[in-house]
Amino acid sequence: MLDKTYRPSEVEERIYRLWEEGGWFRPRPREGSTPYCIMMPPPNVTGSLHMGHALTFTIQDTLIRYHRMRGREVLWQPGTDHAGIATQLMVERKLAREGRDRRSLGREAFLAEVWRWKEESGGQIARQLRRLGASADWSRERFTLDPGLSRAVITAFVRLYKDGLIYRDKRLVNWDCALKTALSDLEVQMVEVRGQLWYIRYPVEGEQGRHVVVATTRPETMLGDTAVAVHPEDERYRDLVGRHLILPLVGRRLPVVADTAVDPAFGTGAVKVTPAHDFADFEIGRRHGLPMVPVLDEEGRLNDNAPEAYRGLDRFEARRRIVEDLTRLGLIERSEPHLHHVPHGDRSQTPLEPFLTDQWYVRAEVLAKPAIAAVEEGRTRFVPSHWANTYFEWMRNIQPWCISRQLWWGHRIPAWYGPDGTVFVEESEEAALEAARAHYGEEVALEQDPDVLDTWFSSALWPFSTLGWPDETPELRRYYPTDVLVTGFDIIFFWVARMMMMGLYLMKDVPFREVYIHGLIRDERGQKMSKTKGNVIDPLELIDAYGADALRYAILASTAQGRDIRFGRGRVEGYRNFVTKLWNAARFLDLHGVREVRETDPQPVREILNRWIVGETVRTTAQVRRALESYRFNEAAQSLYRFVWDFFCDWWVELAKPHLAESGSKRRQETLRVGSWVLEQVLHLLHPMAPFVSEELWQRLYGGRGGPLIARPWPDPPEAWVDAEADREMGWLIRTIQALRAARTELNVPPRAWLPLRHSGAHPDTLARLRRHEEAIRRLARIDRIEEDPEPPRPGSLVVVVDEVTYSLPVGEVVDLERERARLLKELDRVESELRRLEARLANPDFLERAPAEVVELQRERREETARRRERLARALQAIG
RNA sequence: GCGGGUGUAGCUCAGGGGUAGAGCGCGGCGCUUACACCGCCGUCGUCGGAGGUUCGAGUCCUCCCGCCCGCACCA
Repeated sequence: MLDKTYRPSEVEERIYRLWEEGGWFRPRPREGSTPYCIMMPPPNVTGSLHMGHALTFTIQDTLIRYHRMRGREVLWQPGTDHAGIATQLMVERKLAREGRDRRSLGREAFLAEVWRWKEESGGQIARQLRRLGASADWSRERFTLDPGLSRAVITAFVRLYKDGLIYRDKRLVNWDCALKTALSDLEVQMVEVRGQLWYIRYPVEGEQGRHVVVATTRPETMLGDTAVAVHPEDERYRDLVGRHLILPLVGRRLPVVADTAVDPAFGTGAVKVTPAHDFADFEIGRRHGLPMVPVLDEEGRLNDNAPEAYRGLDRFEARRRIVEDLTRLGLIERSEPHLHHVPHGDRSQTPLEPFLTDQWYVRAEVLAKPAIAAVEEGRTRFVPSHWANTYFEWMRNIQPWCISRQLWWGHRIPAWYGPDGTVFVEESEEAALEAARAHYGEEVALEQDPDVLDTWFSSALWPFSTLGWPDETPELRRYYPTDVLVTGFDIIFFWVARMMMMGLYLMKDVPFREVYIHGLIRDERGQKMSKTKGNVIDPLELIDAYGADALRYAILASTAQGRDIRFGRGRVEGYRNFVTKLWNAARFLDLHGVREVRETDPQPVREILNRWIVGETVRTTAQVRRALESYRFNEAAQSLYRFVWDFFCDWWVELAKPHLAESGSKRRQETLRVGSWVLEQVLHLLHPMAPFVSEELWQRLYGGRGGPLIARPWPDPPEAWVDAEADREMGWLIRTIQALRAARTELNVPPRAWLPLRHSGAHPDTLARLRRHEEAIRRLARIDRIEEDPEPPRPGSLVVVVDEVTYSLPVGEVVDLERERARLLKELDRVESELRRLEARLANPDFLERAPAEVVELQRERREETARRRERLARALQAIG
């Protein structure tokens, strides 16, 4: 016997073990089966489950379970990411707490620390994913720093290098002074900052008293100025082009150059040019052959190129001092507050410096071309499709991708330098030595590049590195390209675009055929969840409180395409209630002996009630399937919810009660058999979305017949089981009962009172229905007897019109006559305005002429119906006086 | 500035040419042998605004307004 409520905490772990130990998460090749593969976006190895994970993995698991049941050979490839910067920072912080630091430890010992940390906390996210119910193939779990995946990284790097798609270059990069590493463009966040714009006088050489005023937000960089630029058409400065200014505080001679990049309307129209510390200036410097004078070091302090007074100062301190000094010299003309965007590191949250260094780059502009074409040609499809625009926008303006990082945690770049700096890029040190020997004609010592690769470089290979690439494994052949990638829009550039580029280049095919982009989980007020705001909801806490199924269902039911999700625990509670409701419907059937039912087919079925619910089940099955196949998770969740609660529980169960109370009748047998079948179907449809409770009920009520639910075939009942006649009749019955109940409640008839029901005007068919469903109407509308009575309703009666029938419930003094009159008048009013609308429409010759015939016919029928209804209401109103 | 999203019941949101919907909330009532994590009934709308297309527009088109999110700037 089932308990009164479902207790997830007592079920989930056991059920999960049943699946995992049964090997049901592994792909099961069958004769003629086609693979279905999703690559799990690898969470950070040291991460823990947050709502964003809960969203993305619930969606993925739902797809995986659905397709597994559809008979596909399913692989959900799990794993974790080494998350270079994030993980290294975490360990450095831990060391700092222990009074240690990375540099004094040395590279090797530090890496050992990180690995230890990874071993300790690395399994957490996988354990938490299990609690969510994720049916990934854990036997194939991968980590981006595994030997196999590392080999893939090296192979990819060397191949791209030898093909000329990776190169080393000295140019400006976004430099993070706090982390002391280069970053890619994507790791840069523009932050709006209230700054200051200073107008500084640069004296003109050889012309006492004349100066050019330049405006800058960064006075400290002036120490690295090597020119002043003006627009070639700018009359104010035309005579100065080619002459020189004297850089204050430094005394350097600065040529005045003409460059169209200068906007004469901004500031003074004259720009100081610091090629070593500004991207735009770098370009100007290149065009005019200007020297580059870096004045900052890797930590953002002024270096020896600066005048002695400023050396060693932090860049912000230097700014203050320089402004002070210039003010004292009378060289600040004025300054004003200035709102502008300043690049910040997305990890360190500190302002970045454009910094001149040697770094490794990928020619993304070359790799992007086929990746753009693949989406244009539909070989990879975005869902919702408008995300393709975002993808195109970025890919068409893509910049070289800086892939080297001055970190220790990650894949070390397979490049070795000879004594003269010649670089040898090879898959191993041996191969590099070999190449060096060939180059130099003698044995030389090589030094490996100390840098590691951007984490996203290894992530970009994930769809094939996890399948064994560069080896030609059977898995690689079988599962690549994968079917769908599920992820958030924030990662389209970081990851999706790069997988496309690498997949197309190295595998000669797209990594996935579809990309489903979901929204972001926000809190109830629409705010992003963040630790600092303190508005994070912990999915594990929700699982503890309501069960994994309730959380999953709440997520899916809120996941409309292309929208962010406002999420609060109230929703989870609501779907917990739904799970309980289903549980109790199952319990009801259990009490009536559903476990004894052997038949698995609802046919043949005679009872109208049962014919109806079978048809509704078939319809729901189709709806859920269509919704899941088009990634409309909210629709799948909603139609099943409605079916279970409104159709199955509220009507079928209520109406089936007397059937099931009979002992040994054919009707009882049929009803139990149909109830059993419907529940079985529901459990199947529910399983991708709420796997635990569905499996638990399946195991307990159906003894897991035909194996666990996880591996059962998706239901596909024939369309022909939809029964139009049963639909009409049940529709009528439900309408009738609802109308009677509504009238009673509105007139405050006490629920305790059993009333007689008189009716007139019923067609013979309706009379038959009334006889067939007499018991139901009596019980559910609290009627003690039903009789035909051609007389008009008497005064003091409650009158209800359903279709052609006028019902009257003589309630005597129980009823408030005025109230009843008001109720009928209100309804009459509604009916009359509806009638006016219909008549207006049907009086329009254009409508009659141009609207499709069946639409016109429908409106005619509706008009007749409404007119009759008005008549009956008017008569009733008259009759009750 | 460029691109995209979004505006429908008190709240959160579905719907996408042919009778305005759900959940939650709110109000009332609790007769009922699965469930009070429940049942029954009710309340709630100029579908952001203005034009247009159409026999017919929440729905399609144009413009405008509000909110949100990317991308890109100018020192």
